[in-house]
Amino acid sequence: MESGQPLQPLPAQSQTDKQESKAPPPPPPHHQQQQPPQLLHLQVPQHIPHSAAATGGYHFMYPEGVGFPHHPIKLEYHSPPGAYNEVTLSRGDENIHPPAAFAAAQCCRVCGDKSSGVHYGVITCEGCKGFFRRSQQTATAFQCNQKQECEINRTTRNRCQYCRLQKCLSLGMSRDASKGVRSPKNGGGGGKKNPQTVLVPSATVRPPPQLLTPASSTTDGSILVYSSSDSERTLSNSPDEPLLDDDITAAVMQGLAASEADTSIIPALPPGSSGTPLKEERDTATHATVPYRPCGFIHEDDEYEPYVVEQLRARNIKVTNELEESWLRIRSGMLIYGYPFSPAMFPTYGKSRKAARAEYGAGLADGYDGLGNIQPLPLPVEPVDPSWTKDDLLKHEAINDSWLRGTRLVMELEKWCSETFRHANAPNAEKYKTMSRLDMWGHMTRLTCRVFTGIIEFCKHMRYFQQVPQHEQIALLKSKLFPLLFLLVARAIKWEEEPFPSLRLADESISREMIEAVPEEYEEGKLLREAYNIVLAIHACALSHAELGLLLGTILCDGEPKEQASFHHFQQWPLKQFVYELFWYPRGPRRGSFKVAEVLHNLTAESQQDPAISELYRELFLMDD
DNA sequence: CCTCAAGGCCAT
DNA sequence: ATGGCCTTGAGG
Ligand SMILES: [Zn+2]
Ligand SMILES: [Zn+2]
Repeated sequence: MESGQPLQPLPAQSQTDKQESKAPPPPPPHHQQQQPPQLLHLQVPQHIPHSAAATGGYHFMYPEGVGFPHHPIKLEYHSPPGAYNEVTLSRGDENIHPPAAFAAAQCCRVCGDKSSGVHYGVITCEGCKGFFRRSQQTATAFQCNQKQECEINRTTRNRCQYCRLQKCLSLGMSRDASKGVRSPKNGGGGGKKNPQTVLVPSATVRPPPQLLTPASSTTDGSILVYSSSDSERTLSNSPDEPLLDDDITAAVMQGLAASEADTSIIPALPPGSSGTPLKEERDTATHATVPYRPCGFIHEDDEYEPYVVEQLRARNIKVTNELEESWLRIRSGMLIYGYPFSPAMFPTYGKSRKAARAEYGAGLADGYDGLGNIQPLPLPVEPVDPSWTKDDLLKHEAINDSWLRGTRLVMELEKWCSETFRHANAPNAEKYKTMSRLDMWGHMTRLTCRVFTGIIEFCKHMRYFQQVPQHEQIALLKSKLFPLLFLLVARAIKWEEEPFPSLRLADESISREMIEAVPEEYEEGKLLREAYNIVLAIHACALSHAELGLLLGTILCDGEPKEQASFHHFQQWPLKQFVYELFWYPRGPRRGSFKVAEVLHNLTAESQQDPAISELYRELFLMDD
């Protein structure tokens, strides 16, 4: 299979970006914020200052002893080697709220009412939960007076029982969903499948999964409306396609196309206006509805990926192992990135979760997408394919390694976000509007530095990274930090919270108000808008944890493409090419010659003398080799 | 202990 | 019949 056609040059979509946080009030004025006091030079902080934790800050650290082995850290800038061996996962010190809490905050998939959690396998409200339970308890045959396509929403849900139940079923509600998904009781016997028994005759066909499809700015208001139109997604149902590679690739390509199509995510500020033009529309705008949240907010442990489940069912592929779906997706993801899949890479491949846990422990076996089962391979890696070069092997190992770590990093970010959301207040638009340009920029740098610290730590623990000469390490970091940042931040979008996507970083969220408060004429204004587009585009790719972790690794491990030739070499890797294009080969009408790295350099240079600007920024974007 | 979902209860 | 709220029990 080909991994998709070459991407079209991204149309420039400049829009807004946002970034900022909002929750807890800005850190006390004590000092200026002790963000990462250390730099690359000084190396990443060996331990996070407690004061930071006290302010609610969350720091990315690696779980202690869980999961992955700690390699001896060879990377050291100015400090003792063993310094990072003892990193432990500071669980926010107080409360880490499980991602499961997300489900309760979402809307009922059936009627859109406020949900109270997952019921019968689907996020539903109390009403729909009870309705479905009753329907299963008493086998009553409903019937529809209309065309069997009644709309089901909060107010109409009681107008037609038939259609309501139909919708429940089509969304996958089943009586023993929780048991079926979790533990395959089929201990010894044959491939007993937990029959997802449903007490209803008519077979129901599940609708195809839907990708985020920005309803491009339309006449009405050009608001960001993510509609889910079935027609967007076409799936070939050829029976002889056990793998999902083509579908996933197609999904990715579609996500990219969707992001391209959207050329005016946020309207420009009216001349002379300092307000938020969308303020009014926000109240009336249609809330984004994302049937399938690929970014993992509703995933937990080895829960099936909804998308994969759909694909499998569409093909009548039976899954006998609860982990099988995860593997299929991982396998597909690898193909997308151009790396062959080898079961040898994953010691727990094909094993049940229970067996995996028995063998490797809960810490390793648990995890999203089954990624907890991945173990880095020792070097040298045996070639999976005879044609592999040594470089292939090294990168293969590196990516495998980063996959695990990258996934953890993403998970950390999401946990951190979930914690942040709890205390989130409304964006303080007024504050942003009155901030000086320098204050605003300083604020933004401090926020991003939080994540940078986590990324740097992540990189330093990668074996591949450790094997690169020090000066190259710094160069790698300098060129990859922002791409990695955006990849991570793309996961932090809360689509359903507001009519408009909003990023959450650090203690606050990056609100549209803030972005809009920064004039586009400023370089940072352009940067913010650009970043916002990039993040949305990446988000539209619908990456799973596995895919994102893999992408993190490939981005980090690849040198910056300097020549067009190498650029073309990546054409069969749609996502990678996509990222490269965003950062290094900006093309398209609006994008022009905009380059993230250049802007950062200029901005940092301009504000060099100001103490409010993080040292890390100076370190990263000012020093030239 | 904790979380979470299933199912019961009962005023509407 | 509905759905908000509670208890129950499994799992951790
Ligand atoms: Zn509902
Ligand atoms: Zn009907």
